[in-house]
Amino acid sequence: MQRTRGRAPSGGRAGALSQEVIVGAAVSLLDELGERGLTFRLLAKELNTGTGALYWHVSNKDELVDLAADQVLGHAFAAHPSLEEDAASGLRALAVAVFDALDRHPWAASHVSAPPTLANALRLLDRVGTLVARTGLPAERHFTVATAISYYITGVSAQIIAPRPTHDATVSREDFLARTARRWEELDPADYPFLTRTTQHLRDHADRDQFIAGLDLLLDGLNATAAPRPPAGDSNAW
Amino acid sequence: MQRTRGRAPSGGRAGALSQEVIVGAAVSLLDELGERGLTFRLLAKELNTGTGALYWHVSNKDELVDLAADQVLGHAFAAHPSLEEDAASGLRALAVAVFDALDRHPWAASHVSAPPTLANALRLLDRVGTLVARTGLPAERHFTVATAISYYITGVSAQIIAPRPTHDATVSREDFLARTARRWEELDPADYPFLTRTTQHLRDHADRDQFIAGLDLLLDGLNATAAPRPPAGDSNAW
DNA sequence: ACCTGAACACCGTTCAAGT
DNA sequence: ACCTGAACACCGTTCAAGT
Repeated sequence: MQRTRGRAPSGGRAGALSQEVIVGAAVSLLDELGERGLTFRLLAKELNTGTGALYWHVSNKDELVDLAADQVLGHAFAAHPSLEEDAASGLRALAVAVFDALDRHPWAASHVSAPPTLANALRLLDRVGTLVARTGLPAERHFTVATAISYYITGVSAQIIAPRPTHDATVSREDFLARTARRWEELDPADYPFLTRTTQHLRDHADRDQFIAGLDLLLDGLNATAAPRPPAGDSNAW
Repeated sequence: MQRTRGRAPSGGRAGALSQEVIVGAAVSLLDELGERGLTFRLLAKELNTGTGALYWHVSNKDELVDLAADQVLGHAFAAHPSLEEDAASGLRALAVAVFDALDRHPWAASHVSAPPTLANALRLLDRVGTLVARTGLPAERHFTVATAISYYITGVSAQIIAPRPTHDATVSREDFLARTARRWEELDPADYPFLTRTTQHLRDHADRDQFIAGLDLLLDGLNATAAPRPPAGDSNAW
């Protein structure tokens, strides 16, 4: 359960074990084989050690996978240097960078949980908060709004990206959508009036665009409420 | 992998196995022991059968847990008869009913995935869509908006509700939040300028309210865009 | 302080056999 | 058609022993 923080004190041999090395190797295995495929035995072999050695640096498999997911989340910041001017476009860019990072490592999406405790999940909320703070919003709303946005980013990404047939990469995402659309068509219109009417939309519906559309809705909401709010209680009228 | 649809043909003994009975028992075990605690051996003993019998009705543990989660999602509709008039308040009520249902069965939240394929997940999207259709929104936007809202509902719920220490129910949610707040206080303000400034908000932050606040933001966004949209491209200005 | 690897206590899943 | 239960092929995790 101990962690090796920072570099090893002395030179040590090149392949010296550390939490970072282990997590990095775990990410590769996770990418290749999925969560089920990642095994302490396999990981140990990959790193030329025994399984026991891994437990010196990581408390258990849950922690290992969480750390791996947080490392993946970190990729988003590399891609997105954060120096946008405009708050709205900065938030959009950040959100999309996170979506894309998770999309490249589908197993990771469901392991980012809230409120954040690991380094990069914290960083995400912090950046979102910093951008929100540049807005015209009153300071008391910053936290709530920042949280809502960052939960949307990770939560909806996870929904969309979550590995389908838990292990079976033979079915492409498009096949999956097409098959789902076909199933929707067979539903009873009495039970599912909306879906049976709308199944066409699922076919030419791109996940990533859907993610962005929802995000824009959220940001529009922000925009709308940035102006002084109506008396609480009679929120939405339509 | 075969399923028993509907009731058994003849009377049969009271405890006759069926997919529904199995899934129901799985929900109880899941509630008590969490996902790790649910075991085919244990479930079989609970139902007075052998493990092999279970596999006649359910293809594997993944399917079993997915079905159990969908059953939990179904609770939300029982609590929410759907006959609201106003689209906005109907959506709010539906969303909160889903959140509360998942909150009572935390293991379920992360197993509702998108796009929906199981009965109650489909029902959720359908109801959301039906409510959205009552709005002033142009018909081409119904699908996208309905999807955004229902992904928000299940995705953000999952984020917030996801079982913390995967198995350890000894730590209450409040303890967890308090502990997290304390950890945020110790962060380096240089790395996390927003969070270290705002840690107080986490302490008195109620998950459920947070969920609703984000939802309202989304609905406000809807409201704002229900009016004719500005020329595409210059969406948010602030 | 860190690594080794055998051993323990499980699990999901399959399958030949029954009714 | 549906159920039984032993058996297979794993796993995560621990721990006494080493360096």
